[in-house]
Amino acid sequence: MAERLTVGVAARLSRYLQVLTQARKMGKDRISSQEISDYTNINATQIRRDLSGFGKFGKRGVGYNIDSLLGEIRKILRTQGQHNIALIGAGRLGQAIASSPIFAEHGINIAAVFDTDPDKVGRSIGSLAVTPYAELRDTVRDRNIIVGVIAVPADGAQEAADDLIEAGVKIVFNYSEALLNVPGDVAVHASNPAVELLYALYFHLT
Amino acid sequence: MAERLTVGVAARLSRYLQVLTQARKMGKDRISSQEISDYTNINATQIRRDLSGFGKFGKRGVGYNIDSLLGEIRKILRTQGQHNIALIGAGRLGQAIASSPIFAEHGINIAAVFDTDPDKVGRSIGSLAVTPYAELRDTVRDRNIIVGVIAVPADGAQEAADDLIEAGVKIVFNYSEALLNVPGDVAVHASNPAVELLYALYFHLT
DNA sequence: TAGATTGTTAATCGATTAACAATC
DNA sequence: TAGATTGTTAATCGATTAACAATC
Repeated sequence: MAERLTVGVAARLSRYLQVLTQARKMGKDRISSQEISDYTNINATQIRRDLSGFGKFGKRGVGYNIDSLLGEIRKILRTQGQHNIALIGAGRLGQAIASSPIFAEHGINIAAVFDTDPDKVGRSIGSLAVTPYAELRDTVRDRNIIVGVIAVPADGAQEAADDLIEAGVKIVFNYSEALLNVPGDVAVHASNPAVELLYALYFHLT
Repeated sequence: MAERLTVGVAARLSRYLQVLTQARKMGKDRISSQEISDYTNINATQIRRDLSGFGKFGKRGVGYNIDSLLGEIRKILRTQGQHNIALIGAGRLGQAIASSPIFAEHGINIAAVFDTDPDKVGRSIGSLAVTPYAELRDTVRDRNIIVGVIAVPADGAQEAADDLIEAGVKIVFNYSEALLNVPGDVAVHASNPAVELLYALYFHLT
């Protein structure tokens, strides 16, 4: 299995990672494919199939050891190290992101938070001081950051994306509702709760 | 096409809705499948195929009229009305959600915001006053709310979910990192930016 | 042993894509 | 007309699922 994972497999593996991380926090040692299925709505056979492509990680009649499976999946996803990311915007959403354990839990380190508002610069959010937006380019370059999270209002999102990309960022998470124009070698991830909701409602209503 | 949409089609149609809404805000009248593809990373042929299953909405050589396509997709997804949702948690994340146009833009109305913190109760966020958590059950029942958005810390998330479900909620959006145990007839949607990031990094690194 | 759960097979279905005629 | 873009076909590939032997 030296080949590149398909998009679907990689997406599912990262979801298993999330479930395993939380299950461990809840004090569990082992977990079955059925339990992972209950939490992810991914079919249990599919889960066993995804995993068995890389090795025999489970014990029949018992399930999977959480710690060891976490290690295996991290190896497959090559995501064992620490990753530095930049956060743009120190408003309510930026503060919520910076103070959430959700990134740290997965080895992702918010290396810098930027804002254009002079009132916000210097204040600390999470364990970081807000850096002036003007220093974005140098900081991103110096710290070799390739991921930027955009948590600014829609009308500033494209500019933030342009500046991040100019500084070398290759992966952008867009939390504004704006559509971003980016070069072909940059990946944009956007999550829109309203869109997901419309889709959930469809299945509820039919 | 009276059949229920597959999960994939419904998910993609809601993403087209998002792109069309934003494109219209940017002043555009028409859009091609290729443009939608650029914004969504969904293959242009797939987009045309998804749409042509329901009718001939486009004009060859021209593209799709944005307003009319918006209407058609809303019809297909049966999501033309207003939907009331409840927001649990008036912290930074709750405030960010309540003050974002992201829900209103798609006809989704935040009907109530709840918090257990007496300091937060009564304060207004967005255009709403924060309601005491104790009134959750009655409010959700009275207003016939079937969607709840959980924006509380992980240690309160399960309790919030239990209370919402007891009051009749069938769709839960979980913005905490906790795993939720819910009955089989309740749909949980969780979005974890860290998980998406691990997955994005994999494709960047390989 | 008895019960549980994995790993794997086989069959089916939907997603994806390239290619291109139709036509605006 | 000439260029652009849809709608559709056909072929391929991955996802999904049920079923069950293997085995802890």
